[in-house]
Amino acid sequence: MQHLDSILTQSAIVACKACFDADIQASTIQIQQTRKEFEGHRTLVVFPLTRISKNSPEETGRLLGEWLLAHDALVVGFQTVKGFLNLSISSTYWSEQLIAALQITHYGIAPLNSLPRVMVEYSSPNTNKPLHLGHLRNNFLGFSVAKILQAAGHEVIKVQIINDRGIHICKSMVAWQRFGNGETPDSSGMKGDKLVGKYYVAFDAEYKKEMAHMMAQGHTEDEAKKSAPILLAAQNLLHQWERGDAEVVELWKQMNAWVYTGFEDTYKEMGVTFDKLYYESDTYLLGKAQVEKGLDEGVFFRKDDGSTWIDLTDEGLDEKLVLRKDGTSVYMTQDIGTALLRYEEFPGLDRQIYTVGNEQEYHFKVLFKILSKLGIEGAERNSHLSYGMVELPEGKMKSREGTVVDADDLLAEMAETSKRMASELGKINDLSESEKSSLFKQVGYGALKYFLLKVSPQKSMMFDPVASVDFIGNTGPFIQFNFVRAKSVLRKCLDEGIPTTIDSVDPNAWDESELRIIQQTLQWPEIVQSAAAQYDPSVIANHSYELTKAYSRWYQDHSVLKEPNEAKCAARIALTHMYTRQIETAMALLGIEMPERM
RNA sequence: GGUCCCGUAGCUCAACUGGAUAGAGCAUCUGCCUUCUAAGCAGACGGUUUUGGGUUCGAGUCCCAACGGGAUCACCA
Repeated sequence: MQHLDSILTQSAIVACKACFDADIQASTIQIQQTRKEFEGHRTLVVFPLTRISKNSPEETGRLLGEWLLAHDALVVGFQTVKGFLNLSISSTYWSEQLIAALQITHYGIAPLNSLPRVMVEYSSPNTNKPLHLGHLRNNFLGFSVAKILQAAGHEVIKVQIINDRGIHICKSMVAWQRFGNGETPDSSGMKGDKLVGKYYVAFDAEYKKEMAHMMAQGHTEDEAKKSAPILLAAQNLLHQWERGDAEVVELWKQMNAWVYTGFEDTYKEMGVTFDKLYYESDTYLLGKAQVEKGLDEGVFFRKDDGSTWIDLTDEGLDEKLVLRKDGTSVYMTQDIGTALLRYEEFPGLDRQIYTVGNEQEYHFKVLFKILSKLGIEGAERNSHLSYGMVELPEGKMKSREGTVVDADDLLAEMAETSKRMASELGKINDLSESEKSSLFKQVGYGALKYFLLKVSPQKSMMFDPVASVDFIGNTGPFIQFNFVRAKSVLRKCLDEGIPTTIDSVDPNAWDESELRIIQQTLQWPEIVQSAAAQYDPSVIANHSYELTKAYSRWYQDHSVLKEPNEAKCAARIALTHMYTRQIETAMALLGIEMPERM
């Protein structure tokens, strides 16, 4: 479409010279898609040209339209409505463009690694409890953005940093020591992350009990909060861990290992992957050295109490702590260390994209500033892919109140719903059990992924577990369903010996609705670029839905197999082919698999 | 209180980055399966784009103010 619009723009410039004897900039020519209620394909907005034409918008449009019709072979008709010049483009052009696009194996996908290397971080869970709905949005978003950037031509490295150390895991450890009786995933048959999460909950219950007990004995709430015995025990474990106490480290390793096994299962179900894993326990000390170095260079300063800070008041931010007075590192210190390590390990890294909830916006603003001050070239190009919270009808998810939607449970429910709907429809009874099971996941997970990705990231979104995720309307399964129908048409063509590879189409074989669909599919390369530039999978989702809706409407009254006119039949096959290929590519960028039947 | 994000149909979301009569889905109602998969299609209903100013040929979109919701401003992560 850029190609077409730049040709039209050049023509319009010449037309302005011819009609109004005026030299104009290309930027004053605005071309957009013609709205569907009007005749035509591309629309030239003539309002900005009325100064030059010294004429009414309608008359200006009419004059330009006449000229273009006479001098530009692409333009086969025009209509002016108010200040809009609607141009009809020749069906020969659309036809040729479609065939050309079909001949490119990966239409709209840039050559692999033709753009700079970027890193996308997502997931990055704590290891004390299982993944939940919020992680699903995070993972689907990060994974999809990574795919999209790759499609746009970037070399992409997918990473996460696993928060494997700290007080949270020590809480699970201390509870397991006290109440666990040596329970393991094997002995209990419980998924590893769920088991560790169970002890995190057990810790909290005991903690509350002890607090209540202390308060009953006359301590203030604050005292109880800070000095409940089980909390002190957890803190003690953390100190022992930091000193490298063999027994504690051993338990820590074991419980984390359980969690990782559990997480791996969940990631596998989600269909997300990583190129490299970072562990906080490996990187949390790295930042300290950098801070010391930066202290010498005057980037940081030390307060009288021994704590280390950075002053960002000139940047409109605050002072920010980077080392505690006891010299231990904080979250920021770790992120500085991890970031610098990544730049070192991946030379030429253009930027990092951190998929993290919007509650950490300030943190990343500060982090990027610090990295810049530490002399990282291009640190400002780093980006916080910030997304809104997933809220439940009753408000935010609270682990303490048990309102957390567990990732494994939700995935299982989605597959179950998909199964129930499929069996009601009864269209796939001849599939084998394993084919069915993978189909239910494709559709169920597809519904969930689409549901979470069709909303632009920055918006917080509502998730109602009862109403749950739809399978009809603007949904993943709707798109899958139309894909399946289209594939079925192509299969039947082959069955009847009709070739589905189309090398040329008679331009007269198209009707107007088909030209519109072709036009839609030709926007694809720009859709990919736009989604990549904005880090926004919803751009892909919306295009996929719009295209599918148009296809579905068209499918209703355009038969392929029963079309007697050979040229029309071939044209429809070409269109169907284009649709299936593009939609499969698009859904893959969202991490959604497409079934052959459903 | 400072900073940032959000506010569009009863509900969930769009709107090509300043363009035409603001569009979809869900819900409700009405039609369409001896026709390539009805998880579909067509139609009806539904709006002062939170409010008030401003910028200009033109504002849901940009600017200012107010109101409402969320986040953040930790020696937590």
